[in-house]
Amino acid sequence: MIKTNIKKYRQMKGFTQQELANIVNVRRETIVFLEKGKYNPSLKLAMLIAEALNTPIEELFKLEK
Amino acid sequence: MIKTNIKKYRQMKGFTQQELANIVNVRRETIVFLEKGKYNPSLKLAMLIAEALNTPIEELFKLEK
DNA sequence: CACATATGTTATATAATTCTAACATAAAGT
DNA sequence: ACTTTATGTTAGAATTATATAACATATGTG
Repeated sequence: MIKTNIKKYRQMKGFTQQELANIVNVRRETIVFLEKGKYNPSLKLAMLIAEALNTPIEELFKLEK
Repeated sequence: MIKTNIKKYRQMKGFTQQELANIVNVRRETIVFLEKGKYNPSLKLAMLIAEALNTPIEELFKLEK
């Protein structure tokens, strides 16, 4: 399982889900599902989001055993 | 596209592809394909590999525009 | 040479992510 | 009350990662 705090950092940047989705070229629903932890993103998408939110990947996503 | 140097760090740790595959619970072929850049791993797998190789994700994988 | 080990390749199947579209809800403003 | 905006949800299709198995090659070692 992967725990994320995309939502927190997205809101700190003042982005809506749609805006973030546009920046990283995915659908808004994808952002919703990610924020809800409903699936693990591809590394590429995770990196794009981390870049968009100016946040290190390790801070955005945490691996739970 | 994602550029990786899993192979370099795997060899520095003295792991075979099979050993690394066992540690992160994937097939050896998956490691082969990752090392060859044939697909982008899931974030979870990327994190497991980074942990197994004691290497930060950002050092193991680089996003090319 | 024969054998073992590590690596690479290919084809097909399964599982998960992501897309797409549609609808629902809640909050905020007019 | 109406409209807009942001967020959440659901279902099915499309795409991609990963599994599985089989075979190929290279290298080293007896």
